[in-house]
Amino acid sequence: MPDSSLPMPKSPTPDPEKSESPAPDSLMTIREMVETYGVTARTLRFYEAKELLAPIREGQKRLFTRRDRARLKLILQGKRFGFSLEEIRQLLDLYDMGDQQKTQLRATYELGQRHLANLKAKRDELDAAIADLTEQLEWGARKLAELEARNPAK
Amino acid sequence: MPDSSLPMPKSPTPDPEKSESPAPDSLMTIREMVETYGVTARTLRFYEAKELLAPIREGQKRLFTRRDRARLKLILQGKRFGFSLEEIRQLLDLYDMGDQQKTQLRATYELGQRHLANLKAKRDELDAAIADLTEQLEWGARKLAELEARNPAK
DNA sequence: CGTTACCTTGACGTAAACGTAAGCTTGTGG
DNA sequence: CCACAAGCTTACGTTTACGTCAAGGTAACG
Repeated sequence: MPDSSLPMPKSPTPDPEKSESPAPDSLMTIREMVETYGVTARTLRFYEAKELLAPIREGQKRLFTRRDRARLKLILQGKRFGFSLEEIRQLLDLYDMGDQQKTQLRATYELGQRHLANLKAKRDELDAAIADLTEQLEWGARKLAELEARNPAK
Repeated sequence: MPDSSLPMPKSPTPDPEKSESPAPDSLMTIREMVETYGVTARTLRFYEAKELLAPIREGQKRLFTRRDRARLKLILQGKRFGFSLEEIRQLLDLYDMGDQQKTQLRATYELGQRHLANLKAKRDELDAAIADLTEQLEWGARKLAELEARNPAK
């Protein structure tokens, strides 16, 4: 599978080997990942098995690249919005492609459009829910004040 | 594009008045619920078992009240945002209380506040995600145009 | 050289959220 | 009266997303 770098205009120069001082943190061990992102090692291995992440191997150990980290962030974000890992995988493929064929690109583009519409619909719903809850809480506040007046708190 | 207009009761009892039923369609059978909300009967029974719904019983059968329907809508909405049924149950309790004791009210009020903050945070995140994806898609559009210009295929 | 500390790959366990199949009740119509 | 549709309960199956051992590799430390 031909790798494709992210289209992001990355500024920092990738500093490969650098003795063994404080890592240029371009590569992270599983433990560092765990601590940085608050997930378990099991989770990271699971995501790799599901092909959501693709850490490189140094011998037997995994080393997570900056690309893995970007993807992990998107995964965690997606999960907070109720997307399944499978759905997230689709999204990742979108964020990812840098040099696909036109047809592929167009297909992915349209997938992205649908996802965007999805997200916007979700936001509208969320706005409505926020409005509802706010109203509900205002009602609660009034009721509280009422009770407070009628029966002065201890 | 779910939902259509009010589905006609296909049962052969279009009797406008029947005995002592002063309710219009304030009560719905499980089948009507299924058709109205696009959930399965199993799901409705499951939600009842989990105490998210509390349909009344006519003999053995369930009859869902307008309260049940309001709650179901909130449940489905909550699910779309990745809340667990248990979390949703908490939320329902909030939307629900009409005459609790002061202490209870205050506690619930604060729970509501936290949920509201939660929702707002979620919205911010969602806004950011939308911005990202939009940008990504714009990049895709440019890339498409580029390919189109360079190789004006079919 | 042994111990410790991580890391690895299975493999099985689990909680959530239903699906599905079996078998019992009930009302309604031909 | 009997069949049949609709509901009901009970209970086991399924999928998703990991948790939790078990058994073993490897590198560094003392």
